[in-house]
Amino acid sequence: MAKTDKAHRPKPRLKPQLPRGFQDQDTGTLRVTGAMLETIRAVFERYGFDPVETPAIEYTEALGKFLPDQDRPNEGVFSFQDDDEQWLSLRYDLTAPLARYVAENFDRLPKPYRSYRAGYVFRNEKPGPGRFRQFMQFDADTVGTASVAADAEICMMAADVMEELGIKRGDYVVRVNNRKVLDGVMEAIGLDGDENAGKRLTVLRAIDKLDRLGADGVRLLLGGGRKDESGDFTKGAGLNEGQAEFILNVVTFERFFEASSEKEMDQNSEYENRSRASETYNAGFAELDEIRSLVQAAGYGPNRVKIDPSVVRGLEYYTGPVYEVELTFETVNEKGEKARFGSVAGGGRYDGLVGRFRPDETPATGFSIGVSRLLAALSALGRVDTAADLGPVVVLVMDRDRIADYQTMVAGLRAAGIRAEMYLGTSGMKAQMKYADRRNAPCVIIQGSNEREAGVVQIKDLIEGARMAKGIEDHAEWKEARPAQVEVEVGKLVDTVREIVARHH
RNA sequence: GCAGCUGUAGCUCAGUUGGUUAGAGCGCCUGAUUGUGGAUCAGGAGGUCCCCCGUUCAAGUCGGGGCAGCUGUACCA
Repeated sequence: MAKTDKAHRPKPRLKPQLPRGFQDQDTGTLRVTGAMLETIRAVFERYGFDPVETPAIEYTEALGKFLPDQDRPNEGVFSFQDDDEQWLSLRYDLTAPLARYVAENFDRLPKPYRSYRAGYVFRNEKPGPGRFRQFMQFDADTVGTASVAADAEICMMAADVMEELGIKRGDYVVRVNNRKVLDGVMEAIGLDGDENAGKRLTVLRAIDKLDRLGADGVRLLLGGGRKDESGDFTKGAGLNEGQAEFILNVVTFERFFEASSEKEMDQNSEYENRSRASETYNAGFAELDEIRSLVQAAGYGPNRVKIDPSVVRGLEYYTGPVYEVELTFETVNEKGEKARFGSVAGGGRYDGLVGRFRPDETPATGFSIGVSRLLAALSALGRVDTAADLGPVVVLVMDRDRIADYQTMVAGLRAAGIRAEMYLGTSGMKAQMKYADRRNAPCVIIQGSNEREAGVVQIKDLIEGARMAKGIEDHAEWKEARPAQVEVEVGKLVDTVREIVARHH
């Protein structure tokens, strides 16, 4: 066969290839994720939330702002038209679909309505490290109450989740702010009114970058604009120096968020006094103060839940308290650079979202955990058990015409609750041993004609065998020694295997 | 979207001023070992040098255009 004859190359093969931004979930990831989801679920249940799921696809208009336009129907959101021409979209979060669900089933749900759900969401945007176009969120919401007790509770629940996942107190913090506070601050410097809506948005975006760019970077973005290292220029909000300074002082005002009560605030602070002129600010601050006293009464100090006026979160639908869970520890990535995980969960109050479907407003608050990011963080902390799970016990096929015997052994093991399988390939014994090794089998069962005539089986403990092999250099010796291999009567097979499995569990 | 950098084997990468049949390590497969996973040794498979056009006797190497990836930035429900 002239393999160099490129003119007669075999048919072009389909390239097995994942679309970019998507990922397969291998066995190890799924097992670890499953354990993590179970931990989160248990905490949510304990707080009284019930599981409810909605589908991955909704009518586009039910999801909110992203009505596809003619030119770019899939900007940000995966969308397509149903056969009745209606636009459908893959959900990009779990909150908007929940709002739809509550509105659609409003009359038969108890209010306040409390539920949780985990599911994949989809975003059609540029993927990056740790950012995918399909990822899982774990979400909990309280719908139908305006009480900030609901917000306070979610903050405490978020803290509980982190600790039950093995993240130490101090390695995370739930940061809480109130959109009304930021709105009030902007009012105080004359940024109220519809004509300033665009500026307010730019200001919020700038504040959101505080942890990444620092105060100086944000100052530039509040003013004329900022040029980054690549030379790319970002237009600023166009505030004057006094306005920019005012905002920066509020969002970085340590005493504001370190104070344990309103009374401890510095009432003579220029910024505080000027902000107090705004009713929105006062209302927002009062809510924050109430959240603060609620969580503190429950024993959650600022080392777990802390007020932080620089928290912004989403710009789209939050109306009151907003919160996010930040991981505060640093790790070193593969390249040896310092890396911080940042926000792994977030949420807030969205009083207008359900109301889009109903005549009245329905206040609601909730939050979502970014499951994959959190998993990456836990791995970095060494809080995930990365050891591969034990595979099935593998019964080797020594004589192809005795398959019924092997299948019987497998059935016996399975009946005893032991994961087991007969080798289903066609290769020889050596390959079967390799197979069992790669499956991480605790042991293999060997019965050739010799053993069958004697009414026995060989049981080889692969894990113990690998351990013993480390001391053996010579292959002939290694073969001869048959490390960790025992011969037992067929009747003792299940009991012996059970012992081996228990030993390695 | 914008900017910078990078595209050579499954993976990580070499590849000289342009020069014959494009290499290494790891991984994979086979054998030494007819019934034993490791280690060792020997052998093997695997390439559209991202794509197209151009320059040249000659292009993985030079030029132009495209595409893809990475990083930063913008957007982020």
